[in-house]
Amino acid sequence: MKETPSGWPAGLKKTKQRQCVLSVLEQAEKPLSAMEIASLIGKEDCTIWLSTVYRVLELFVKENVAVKTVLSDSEKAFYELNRNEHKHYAVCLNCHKVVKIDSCPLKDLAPQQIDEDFQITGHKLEMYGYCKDCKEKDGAAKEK
Amino acid sequence: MKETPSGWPAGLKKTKQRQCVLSVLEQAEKPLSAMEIASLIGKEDCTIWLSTVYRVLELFVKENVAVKTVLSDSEKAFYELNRNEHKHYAVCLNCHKVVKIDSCPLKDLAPQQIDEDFQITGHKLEMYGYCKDCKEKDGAAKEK
DNA sequence: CTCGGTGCAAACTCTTTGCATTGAC
DNA sequence: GTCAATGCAAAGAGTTTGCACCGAG
Repeated sequence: MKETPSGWPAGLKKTKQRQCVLSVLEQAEKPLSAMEIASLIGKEDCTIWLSTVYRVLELFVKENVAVKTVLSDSEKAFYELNRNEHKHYAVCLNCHKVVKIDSCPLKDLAPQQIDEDFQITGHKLEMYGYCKDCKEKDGAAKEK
Repeated sequence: MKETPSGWPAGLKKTKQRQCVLSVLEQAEKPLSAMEIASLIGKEDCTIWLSTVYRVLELFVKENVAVKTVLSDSEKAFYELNRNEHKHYAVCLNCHKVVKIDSCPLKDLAPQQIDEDFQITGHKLEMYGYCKDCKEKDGAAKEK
């Protein structure tokens, strides 16, 4: 992600809407859906149409400013800032909470070894299980 | 997955549509979308409505007969038979081909070690990169 | 001034739901 | 015969597209 000295991604026209999206992503502590982004922006001074959010996000992803994730839990996409961290998520099977995992169990792995016929450039790992809260409540409500 | 001696999942009413879905899943070499399943069935003797496919698949997933996967590439869901194998997929970033990976780089890992506050029960790993064909053609058409 | 970005509406895809009929047991 | 499963229609969520107007450079 190339940035101008001012912190704005290079080569992108600076509009109010784009600044809003970027600002929301910067403040986010978890991946956000397009709709969440739009409503968070709505709370600020600026309004934005959902289609614009999608267009801005598409641009950000193409420019490597943001990263798109689809958690297997639901079919909708989540977006977060590309902080160039290598990290993964754990998803609670009960309450669908998303927990960040900082260490990557694959970090020592030379990815290219996995398959001769396939050149691996990246990976995505999701863990499933039960978060602290749901673990304590145990099996309750698993049948939602 | 509990089965009757005849190979039919126990406790499920045996209808033509369900047998068709199961048959298609058994013959599949890759995860199929609901629509693919429906059209494959259409080629056989039996017709099935898309909503029925979804209902059958939902049932199969609940009964652990099938497994639902959402590849990050697209937002739609794919289904495959639960063969109780532990495997992952590699997705080609160019042609979106899905390649099965038999070895799991996490197999030696004790999953519970990852986070004290989160009880891991499973994981999903997706690899990204370029398949043999697209690797040879190199960067061409990456800008699709 | 120019051309890309945005507001807005409408279309589109995938999935779910409601209800009457059908068919498995 | 009973009740769950299915056909069918229609709704719903998330996302994309088309077009005219607006505003950043």
